[in-house]
Amino acid sequence: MVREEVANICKAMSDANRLRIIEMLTSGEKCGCELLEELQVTQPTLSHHMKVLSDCGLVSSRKDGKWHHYSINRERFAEYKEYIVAISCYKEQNKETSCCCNK
Amino acid sequence: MVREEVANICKAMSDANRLRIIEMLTSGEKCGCELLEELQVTQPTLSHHMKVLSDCGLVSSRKDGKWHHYSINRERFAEYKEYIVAISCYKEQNKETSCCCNK
DNA sequence: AGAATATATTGACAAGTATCTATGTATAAT
DNA sequence: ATTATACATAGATACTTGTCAATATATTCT
Repeated sequence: MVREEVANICKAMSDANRLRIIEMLTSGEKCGCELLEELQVTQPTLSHHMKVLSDCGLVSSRKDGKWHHYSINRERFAEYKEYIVAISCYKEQNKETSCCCNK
Repeated sequence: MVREEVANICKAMSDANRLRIIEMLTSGEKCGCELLEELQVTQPTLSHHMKVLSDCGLVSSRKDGKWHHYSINRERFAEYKEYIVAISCYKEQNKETSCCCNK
């Protein structure tokens, strides 16, 4: 993944409310109203956050009648993870050299 | 690591120049002037970026006479990594369940 | 058709950010 | 002492962001 994309994803994850949303989606897909119940924000604000998360590719959505179901885009997230785990691993020769994290 | 701290770290990493800096520090500690050579920013701007990276704990610095040597705070980064790696792993039962990344 | 529900869009505002120029401070070299 | 180098701080500016109230759109239910 290109640095600019990683920066975009990091920006999307740089808000505590959006991190909370990602945490919630970790246990499976959720619709907007479910997310709204947990967060102390108005509906337009949630809508804005979902757009930010969608625009960077971190979250996918599926429309089902009235409801929109949001879920983590695991492929996209995996690419991001790959970039993150590659950082600061090099020097730790004694531990983790055989770890899958080091690619 | 608490969600707010993760958000702060993500914010620090949400800039392409700062990501570039982190990448450079991955190969070992660097002084400010070395970083400055690689980046297309002025010295005060670099100083600002280093402050952002330091304030969130991602980067440590060591003063040696005129020079400041910057390095990744690997312990701090590891905590961040732990949080990231835990996301969106749950559902992937078939693959990676035995991977060290899943804690 | 009309009411209710889920979500998005618009417009506004206060706060934050990346960048610069100008300047200050600390250390080393002459 | 003076000069040069490495880095930080202050102040300014243009831009972005998180949030809200108001409104629009789409879908379902009665």
